[in-house]
Amino acid sequence: MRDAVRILDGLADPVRLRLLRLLRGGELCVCELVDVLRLPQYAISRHLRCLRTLGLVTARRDGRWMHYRLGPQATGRGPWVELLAVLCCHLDGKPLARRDDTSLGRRLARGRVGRCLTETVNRATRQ
Amino acid sequence: MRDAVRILDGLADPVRLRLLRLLRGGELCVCELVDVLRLPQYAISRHLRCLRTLGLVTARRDGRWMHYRLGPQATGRGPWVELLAVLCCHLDGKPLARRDDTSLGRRLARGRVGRCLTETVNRATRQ
DNA sequence: TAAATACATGCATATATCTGCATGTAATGG
DNA sequence: CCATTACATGCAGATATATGCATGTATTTA
Repeated sequence: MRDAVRILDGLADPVRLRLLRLLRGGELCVCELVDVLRLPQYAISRHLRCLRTLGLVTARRDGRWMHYRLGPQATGRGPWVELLAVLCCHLDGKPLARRDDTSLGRRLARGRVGRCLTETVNRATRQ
Repeated sequence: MRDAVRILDGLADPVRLRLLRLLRGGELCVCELVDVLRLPQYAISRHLRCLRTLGLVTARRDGRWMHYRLGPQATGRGPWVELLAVLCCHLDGKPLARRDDTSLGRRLARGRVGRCLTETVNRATRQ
């Protein structure tokens, strides 16, 4: 019961939903997610931490990059996998989701693990 | 997106999950739910209100009783129906859910729409 | 019509969560 | 080394949500 509530509460956030949806396409690093969601880096980091404590994502360090991917609770056969499938199936049609997808496509086309310039984005979002 | 977040946030509460699970068995009035969950009447009322604004339950007045049942968002074919199915399938095995079920069974066996004595329960939960 | 029952809600307080800022750490590169 | 890049987090203020108490309304019953 508590676990269900914790998972649901973790999913009850637009940023975290968008993050999970993007990660369904495969591993991504924080700066890529910052670029796609156009939110301050610290916000992304925090939401990822939230998802990580729930086991919905896991992180892998690679030099100065942290690559996030779907975690044990979001892969395989558990109830939260099904739940996420239903959710994403519902979200895939929404405008924001589509924008995220194309935005990610552009970002990945610009080269994987290129210059992220997180600070620039941070400054940009401040205005 | 917003709608998904609102639904998820509405579901992210143990009391509301228990309420929805119980209502899957059919229409119930507030005093029955109070008896089963053993929580103050005002708490049940408030949680039901929350679920009602989300369309997850609807209410029907019958004399001084309010009968609640699953609402449009929780019946038929929408994504939240599937979501709820996954959730309840996960919860059905849990001890608390089982206790709720047997507790409801006893309550219904004691006669439908009998004396509810909500105030007595209220006073009891205060101590 | 007065009491009792079923249910809802206003209000104040407590508690949690978000948000932004700054700064911290760690790794890389000049 | 020193600067830069990538990422994480402590802190404070704002915002939202829960909780408990009291009381409100509506309906029925004595």
